[in-house]
Amino acid sequence: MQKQIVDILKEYGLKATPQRVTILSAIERQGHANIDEIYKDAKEKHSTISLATVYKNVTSLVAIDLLKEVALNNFKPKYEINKQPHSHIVCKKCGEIEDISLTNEIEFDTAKLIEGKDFLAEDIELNIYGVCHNCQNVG
Amino acid sequence: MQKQIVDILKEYGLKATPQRVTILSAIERQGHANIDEIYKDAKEKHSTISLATVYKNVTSLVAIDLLKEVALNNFKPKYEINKQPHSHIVCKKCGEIEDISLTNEIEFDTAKLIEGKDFLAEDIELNIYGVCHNCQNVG
DNA sequence: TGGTGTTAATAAAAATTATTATTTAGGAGA
DNA sequence: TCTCCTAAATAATAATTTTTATTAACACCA
Repeated sequence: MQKQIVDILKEYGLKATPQRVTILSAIERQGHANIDEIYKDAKEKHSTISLATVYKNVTSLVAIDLLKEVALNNFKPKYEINKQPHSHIVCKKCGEIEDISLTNEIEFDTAKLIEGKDFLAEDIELNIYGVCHNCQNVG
Repeated sequence: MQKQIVDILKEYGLKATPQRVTILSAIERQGHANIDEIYKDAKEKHSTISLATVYKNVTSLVAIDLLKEVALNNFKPKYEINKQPHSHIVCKKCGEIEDISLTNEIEFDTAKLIEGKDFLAEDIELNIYGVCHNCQNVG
């Protein structure tokens, strides 16, 4: 896994710097994290890392598809390791995200939606917003 | 229509100021617009309107569900008049959004996704990202 | 050793929110 | 309908937050 990442970075002319690896593993550990959360986490491992470095790296890692941006209503965008297409369950209260698989049915139904349109579909983004277990029991 | 909006505003203790009405009709005219687009449009009708007023009103109109925020990857959030649940076709190049209906099948399939989870689902957000007709022909 | 890319530390720019004095919408009462 | 009144809204800043650009020093590899 670590090996693969280094190879992908190399393929795109990006060096596997400690900062970069720290950022990636911070995101992997958290699952989904926004810039601040990545920065805070990375800073513990690498106290001198700068916020601008986090921004710059996240941007370039998204550009080479190692990371994926997750735009959210009312929350700052989060980032996740780019893996299989999947959907998200998002808590409106705390912003927690849980991954959930995308079924074939949904992909099929979605394809039907754009039938007849001259639109070149590339990604499906399905987010289910609501209230998570924890937040239901809080208030 | 105009009448309904005024009533809804009143219900929430918001005055039907010219600025507010201008903002709403700018969004209605554009279909989907971000803060800058709303501001630019509104400024033509109402040259002294301030950007802060746009921010403030958009926020409060979202709060009373007259508007809905549409979070987007790589673009600033846009706002739309809150109507029937529907999905979006989003062009990755130009950011244009087209509304498209949400089918019963998709709602059904989505419900199945969260079966068994202690999650109180409220909204489905389905965005299909790709390249629109115009941008396919540009480059 | 020279070149390329990266970084931290800034600085700068862009986006958003807060403050405040003034203006206004809309209801109450004549 | 026509004032008057008041809470709410506004424009104009100012301040803050978020994001991006610049730069000089550093590390790595050919």
